[in-house]
Amino acid sequence: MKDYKETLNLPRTRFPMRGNLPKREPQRLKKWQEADLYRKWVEKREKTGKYFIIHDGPPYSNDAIHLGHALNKIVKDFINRYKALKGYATPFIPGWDNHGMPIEHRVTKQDPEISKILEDPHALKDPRIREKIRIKCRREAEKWIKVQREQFIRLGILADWDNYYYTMASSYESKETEIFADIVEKGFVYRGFMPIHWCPHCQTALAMAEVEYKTKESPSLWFLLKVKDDKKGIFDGKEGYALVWTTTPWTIISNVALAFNPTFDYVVVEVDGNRYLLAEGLLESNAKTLGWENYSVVKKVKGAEIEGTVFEHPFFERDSVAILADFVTLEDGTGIVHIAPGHGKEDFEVGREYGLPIISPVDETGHFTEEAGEMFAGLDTNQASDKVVQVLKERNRFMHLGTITHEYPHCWRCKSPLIFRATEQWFLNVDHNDLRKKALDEIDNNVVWIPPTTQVTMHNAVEFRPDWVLSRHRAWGVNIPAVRCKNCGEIILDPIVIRNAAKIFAEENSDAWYTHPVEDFLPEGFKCPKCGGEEFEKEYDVLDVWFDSGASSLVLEQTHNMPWPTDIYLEGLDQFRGWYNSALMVAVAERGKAPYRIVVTHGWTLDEEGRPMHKSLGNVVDPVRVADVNGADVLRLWVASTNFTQDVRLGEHILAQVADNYRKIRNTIRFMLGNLSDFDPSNDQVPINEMMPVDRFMLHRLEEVKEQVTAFNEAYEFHKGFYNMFKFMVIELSGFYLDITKDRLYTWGKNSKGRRSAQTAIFQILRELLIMLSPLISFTADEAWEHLPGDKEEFVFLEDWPAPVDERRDEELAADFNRLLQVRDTVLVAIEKARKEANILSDRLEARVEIFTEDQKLKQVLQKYRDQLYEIFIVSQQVDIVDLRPDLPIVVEGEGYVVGVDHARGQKCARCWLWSEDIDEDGLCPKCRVALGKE
RNA sequence: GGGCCCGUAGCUCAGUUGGUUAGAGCGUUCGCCUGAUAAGCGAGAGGUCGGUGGUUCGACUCCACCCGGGCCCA
Repeated sequence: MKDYKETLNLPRTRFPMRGNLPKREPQRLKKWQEADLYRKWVEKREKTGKYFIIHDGPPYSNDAIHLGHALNKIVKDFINRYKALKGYATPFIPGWDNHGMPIEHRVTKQDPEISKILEDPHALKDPRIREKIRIKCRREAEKWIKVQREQFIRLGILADWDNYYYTMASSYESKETEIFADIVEKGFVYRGFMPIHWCPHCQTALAMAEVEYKTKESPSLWFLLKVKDDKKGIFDGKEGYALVWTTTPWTIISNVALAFNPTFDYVVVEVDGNRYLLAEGLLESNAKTLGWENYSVVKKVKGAEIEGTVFEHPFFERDSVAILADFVTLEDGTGIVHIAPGHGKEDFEVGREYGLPIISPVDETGHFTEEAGEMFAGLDTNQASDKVVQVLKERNRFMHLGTITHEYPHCWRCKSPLIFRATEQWFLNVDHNDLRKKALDEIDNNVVWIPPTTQVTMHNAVEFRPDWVLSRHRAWGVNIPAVRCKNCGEIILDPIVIRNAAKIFAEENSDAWYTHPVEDFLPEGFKCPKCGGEEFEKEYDVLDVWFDSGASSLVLEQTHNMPWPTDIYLEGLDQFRGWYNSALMVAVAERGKAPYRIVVTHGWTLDEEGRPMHKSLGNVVDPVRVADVNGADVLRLWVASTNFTQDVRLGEHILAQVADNYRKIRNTIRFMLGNLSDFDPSNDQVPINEMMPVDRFMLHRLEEVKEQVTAFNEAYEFHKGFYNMFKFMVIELSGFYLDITKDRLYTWGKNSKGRRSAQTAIFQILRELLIMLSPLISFTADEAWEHLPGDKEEFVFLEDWPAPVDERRDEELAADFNRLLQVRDTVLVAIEKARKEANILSDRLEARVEIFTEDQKLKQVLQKYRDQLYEIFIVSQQVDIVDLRPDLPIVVEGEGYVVGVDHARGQKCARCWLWSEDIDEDGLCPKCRVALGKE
């Protein structure tokens, strides 16, 4: 038979089947950069005056990016790119958080010069050493900004990469310091005590990251507090004692309260004529430890009822009141916890609730001061513990002493055990000027939370947060410009001094606090407000890094001309107590308003088993490696496929699946492009009312898909929008429409209306799909865009989001086709049977179909599209609508109709492979004769 | 231990105000095609909706408890 392949209009395109993304994406990035895409993208919409601002939460600059960073920035990129297509100007200023412990820690540990200096534990207190450390920290932070910036660019994040913000920039530090001055001026900042981990050997405060837990042997002491005012009648007015247990006897010196769990049952037991109060659940174990043989319970009471009972301090003339705390457990001890707010975090917090005094008479070296009284002054904590036991014995408050081995905090540097010691700190009063109340009002009434349940999380995080500890005794941060009066020791935080510092920071940076003499910061004639002293020295505390980033929206308003408030903050679910919170506190304190209108929260990135990614588990997925091996678009497609408001999983298998889906999308796009190779949209488009029915049906479907995708994108549910497009492409385009139109596209005359009609539909569908896909798989969409015929913007991102086209809507047509598609399913089943059971054909094109129905409505529909049915079913020859149940080898029942299948009559056309009873001497059917101009 | 959240086929996701035999795509198995070809098409298998108890005529959907996982706090 003659080969007619050359006469067919087969697909042709230079858009490659294989993405080869690792190689091609960097080339495209270069192209975008050279064309200054970001600027064009923003400026095009700036003319409209409508802005949509995502304020980037700054990642910490101490390492390469991880998958969580990638997820975060890719989702932000989806939103920015979508909003831009919708006509908003979307300037996006990426940022970095530079100050803080992790970098300082790394530098002090790993830099040989610094770690040598710090062998002297007192060195960190020396401002000159701190200055040295800061220089190293700055360098370290700079290094990682550069690395991360390149990595984010590689992922295709469209942003103002040359104009990013970073918290150690002099302009940033200066503006932040001004904001701090405002807050001080408004009366939010006070100086108070706060217990923190302290190393008596190094004489320094330790951050959480510097604490190592190690096994330690400690005393295990049972002691007594005598009831003084039995307000609730717990002891029925008789003499009695609270039985208390501790592993740090020296802290009893600072005891001010006893904590009971409100839900536990407590009992008063009588032993040898004495009455002791303890938790019922621990009675047996304590009786054993204390050697009680004959004891009887004389009273039982709920913990909650004990609140307010007053006890005597075991050896000082001081009260110790009964309070309630949930953290009291039945794990060990007596169910009564001795509270010393100066020596424990929980003690401190519960103490604040009850307004208890903070007693902490321990100096920097771990020795008791005069304040502890003559019994203890000068002793270190170990000596004091021995002394406490001795005194307890003398006063008949001692019950039992043993030893216990437990996990106890130690210094990471010198390995010695730590103590909790109250230190002076700067606090932000969260209730000053109704800050908390206003913040809660913003959360509940003026901010949209996505997903909605996060509103509760945030509400709770603010409602129950303690005052904000603003200061850190560290080197690497923005200095708090406080000064100490040399005469009276008063520490002064004066807005004028702070503003002076801000001015100097603007010229240099916050290192200036070290390099300038204190006089440079003081106004003319500055005097100590307490004693009138005129000589001062600088204090060297730095601001908590959460203040750095918390101030960012207000800083960027000035440094980057960013609108305020911003539209969206979008971060991971760990930020309710972090950035969302600190940003809200600063903004409400400063402006009385939240800095964000919408807060979108994404989940955590986990491995395929749902475990967090850890180096030790070997389950870490490196996003940059994914980009380098599979392509950034595969990673972006993964994000587009997941519901990011929940925890998201990624690993080898999931990645393989995403890569498969990517290939399917790419190939579908490629096939469409291939069929448009000879299509000139300005000349060849067929008006919609002249198009073939199935082509119009697909445009109707495009409208439906577009409407859904738009709605889902508006709700930030990108994965739902994506699956809509994906299923449209896979099932309806690849599986149905593109398959059935091949005959028309390949074998009909090049300029035939039928062929041009199909091309028109394909062109319009592809064009709009590419725009809608461009926020997600940006590299691929833009690559395909280059190959799309017709007038178009230079980059797909500069187009407008496709608007609804009412003329494409045809509900009646759609209803008809949805019915025909049901019939099609039955036809396919019948053909499958004809192949397998009857073995009368191998290829669908060899089939001939008859349909019988008594459903008049269906019959009408079938007759209406009679001429198209063979195409829709991909069979040869006219489909017969018959008046009797078909008498054919294969008959299959559908819902209200019967389908019959037999082998087609006649012969196979050598060109189009359809069977016909009218094949000429060249092997051609009538249609092909027309196409070749033979008739 | 506390607060908040999550748990539908191997994987990623849908499941409207509780209402008939729980859906899709991918993957898998089988088959077809070789004019989308390191492609394309068809068919099949696969789920006691984490578990238990309850409310209801009826629950994947509401309630309680439990199990597993995550984040934050301790």
